[in-house]
Amino acid sequence: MPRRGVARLGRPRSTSRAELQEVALRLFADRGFDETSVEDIATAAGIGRRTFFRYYSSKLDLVWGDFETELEHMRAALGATGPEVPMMQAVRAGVVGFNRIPPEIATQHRQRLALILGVPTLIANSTLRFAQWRGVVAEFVAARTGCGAEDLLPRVVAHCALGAAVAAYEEWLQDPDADLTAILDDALGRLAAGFATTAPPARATPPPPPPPPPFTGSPSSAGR
Amino acid sequence: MPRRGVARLGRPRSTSRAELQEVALRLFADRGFDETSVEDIATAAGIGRRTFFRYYSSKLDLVWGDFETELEHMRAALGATGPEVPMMQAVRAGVVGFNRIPPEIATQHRQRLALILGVPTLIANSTLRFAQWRGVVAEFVAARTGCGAEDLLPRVVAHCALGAAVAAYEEWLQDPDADLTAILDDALGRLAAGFATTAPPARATPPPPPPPPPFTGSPSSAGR
DNA sequence: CTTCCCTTCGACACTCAGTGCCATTATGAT
DNA sequence: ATCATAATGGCACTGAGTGTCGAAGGGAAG
Repeated sequence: MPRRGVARLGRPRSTSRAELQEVALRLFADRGFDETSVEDIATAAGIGRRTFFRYYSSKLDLVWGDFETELEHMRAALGATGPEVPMMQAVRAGVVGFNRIPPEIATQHRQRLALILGVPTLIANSTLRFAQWRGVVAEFVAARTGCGAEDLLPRVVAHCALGAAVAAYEEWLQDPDADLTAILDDALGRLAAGFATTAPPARATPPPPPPPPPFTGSPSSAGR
Repeated sequence: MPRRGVARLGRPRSTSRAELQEVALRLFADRGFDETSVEDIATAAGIGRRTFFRYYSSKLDLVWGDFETELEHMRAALGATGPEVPMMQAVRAGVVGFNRIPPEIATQHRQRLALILGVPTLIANSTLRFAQWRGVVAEFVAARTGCGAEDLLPRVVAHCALGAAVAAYEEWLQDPDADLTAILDDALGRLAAGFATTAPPARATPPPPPPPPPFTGSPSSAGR
């Protein structure tokens, strides 16, 4: 398997996670996810099928890149929230901040999300990633409310925050010109209000924090 | 393939969806889901592997039974709610009612849910079923708020209602003596309140309606 | 330059899910 | 008895994912 660290010895790797992702996303865009076999990707990348699985443990993981690192950033952002911010507003700001993406990768991000939320196989798989995401939110809520992350309230909040975020993604995908930040803020604002009104609640996005590395889905090319 | 309707002609079917589910759940309980192959199930049921796939199109579907019929019942229950009930309280009551299960099948239901929410392969697959579930909720919310089911608000509410319900299931699974109805009502009540308080909101479960056929997950054995 | 060491590569074989094809079998109707 | 019908189950195939193992391609030591 490709090692991170500074590999000084042995045969050099013949490709990278980033390159494989690039090749694969192109194929997915052309023929579709299910119509592209791992064999196809490996051939297009000039490696053996077996070698592909040394870079990504499955065809599904290809689309997610280095999600866990992104999660760490959200955990840090939530943890840095001052206690004067109400819990649900902190969650709202954290999720919105997590999803602030640089305009230059917006197209690629859109394509990736369209796959994740549009291809049944990937929709299903996304649940497993989202469970980790929920874990981060639940931890924060647990810390705020003084209970365990395994208790009902943190898990309900996490589930609901995720639900609101996914609904926002879906909305964003429908409109090529939509502003993801605004939609997310709206959805999570309504959640915080208990869906009590039909009108959207006031925009309460706090001053844009120093944009933390957003979820770009880019694979860790460490050890390149 | 086995046909519903009254089959008068041809070779009789050699088993049923119900029987296969029973056999399979026993094997899953013994060895685990991933450790049980379709071959194993077919052999245990005394049929060929190929025939298994004529009863269930995948090993995953086995666990879900006739989910779509159950959904119809929830759709009907929501649709029958009077306009005087606030939207989120109607959702709350509808979801709680949907999950009212007869005590005699509680054990089986618990085993099924433990699989669905505990085995990664099934967790992932559950998302696709839950999407249908969300569709039912979104339709109701759309009708209530006078917008389309594809709009942001209905989808956010549906996602959040599902999130609260799943968190409640998880809580229920942790405690063998827990009362699913109470936990669900609590979780959805908190959602309706926007998670504004730490204390659980008042129990607002309406008088138990004539228990509509609950989600039992039992396969349609029609045409037996 | 040669040799050794280390790491990645890729071929092969295997399991298991899922699908198409088709001959076989069991039944009711004629 | 014969025929039409519908389910069965064997065979072969694709595609994902895994274990194994020899070969390839480098740096470093001699």
